[in-house]
Amino acid sequence: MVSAMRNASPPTGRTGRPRSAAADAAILAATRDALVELGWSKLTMGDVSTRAGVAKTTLYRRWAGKNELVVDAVAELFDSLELPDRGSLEADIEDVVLQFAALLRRPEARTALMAVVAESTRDEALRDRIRSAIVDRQKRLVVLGRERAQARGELPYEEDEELACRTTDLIFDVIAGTVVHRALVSSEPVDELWVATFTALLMHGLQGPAPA
Amino acid sequence: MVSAMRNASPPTGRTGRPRSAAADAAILAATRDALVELGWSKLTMGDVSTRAGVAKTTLYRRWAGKNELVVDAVAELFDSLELPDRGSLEADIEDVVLQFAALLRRPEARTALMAVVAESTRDEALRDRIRSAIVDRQKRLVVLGRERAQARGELPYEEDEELACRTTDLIFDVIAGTVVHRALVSSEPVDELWVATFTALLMHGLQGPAPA
DNA sequence: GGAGTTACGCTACGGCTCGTAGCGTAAGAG
DNA sequence: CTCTTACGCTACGAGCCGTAGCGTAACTCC
Repeated sequence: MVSAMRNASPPTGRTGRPRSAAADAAILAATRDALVELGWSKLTMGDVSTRAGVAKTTLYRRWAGKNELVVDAVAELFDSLELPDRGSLEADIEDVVLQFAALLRRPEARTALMAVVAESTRDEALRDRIRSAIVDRQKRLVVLGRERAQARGELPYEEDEELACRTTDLIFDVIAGTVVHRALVSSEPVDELWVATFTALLMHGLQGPAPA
Repeated sequence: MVSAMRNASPPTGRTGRPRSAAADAAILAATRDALVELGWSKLTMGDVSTRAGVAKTTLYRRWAGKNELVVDAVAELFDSLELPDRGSLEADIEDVVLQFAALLRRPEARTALMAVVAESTRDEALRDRIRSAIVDRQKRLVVLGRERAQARGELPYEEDEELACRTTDLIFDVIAGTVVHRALVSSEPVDELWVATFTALLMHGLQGPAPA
């Protein structure tokens, strides 16, 4: 869960009436519902508060605005991504790509992810929030998959710490970026045939020698 | 230029006062300026009309709304992408990736591209507009690069028409998607070192045998 | 040169959303 | 029981939206 990265301010004081956790859940769920029905541009704070059965002021007490609210609402969706050990690097990649594609088929995820990234181009704080709430969460899967592949002997161990880190970042961007682009920009289906083709290309790329 | 895909309706009749081409240019330029200064969410039609020195009603006579206007305003930026023949497939790829990265460093391109894609997830017409105005324009470069590589003997000629088309689409999504993801989601620099590493990975991937 | 047609600028408008302020009440901590 | 904080509700000025209506400007065809 995401409760570690709180939205605004339970200042650290512990006296007084505590914030309603139920309200938090209701708001985030209502936000996702509203995203499905209205999309990003037509989603309003007032509408969300009505759906959640909370006062509009309560929303503003916890989130600075639409951007922050939606990031948190969507971040939870990425918790569902997992990396079951399917025995080979190729199978692991195909599995996680298909999971990611399924996630991007959900309208609230499609809409919100792109919209929030768009806003983050002008908002440093939002960028950080996306990194910790979404990017890092996905990147863990890449790290895990890589370790497994190394344990299996499919990929070489990398001495240089910093180079290994760059490689991980590269693979992550290739996988996530390609799938997102295919699904949302090109608007083409991410089906099993495509995934197999893409994975094959990626596998050959990874077999190649380490670059300078 | 983009004049082929007109915005709204010069119905086909030829009598009466013609639309001001200067106004068109001024509006699109003003839109880009406003995107740089305000970003997507704070950009308003009224503000654009003021900057362009036209009446707000003129904007609505030509574009249905913010989405359509911004697509056209940004599409022009993609005209600058070219594919000079640098002698090898690897060099060609590196060149176009660096160009694309430079384009994505422009704030109006960063912001608008993602925002428009986000809106397009709920708008079929907008999706088509993006495909014809932006996607197809980039994909031509991939087709051209592939043909050159085949002429050089770097890539095999593909008998199957349909498979060749799928491969082209895949390469396009890998290149564009990865670069966009690196630049906008991961928020890491697309520098020459990274481009070289990425290109090396892609080259090895392309050397592999054609998939089933 | 006049008639017909279309684009433009300007003004004004109802409707909606925003984000905040103020108040009285509810819910835990000590 | 008191203190502190969260909550619900109402009301508000401000800003933007998208459209309608009008008079004027530009261009074509007769």
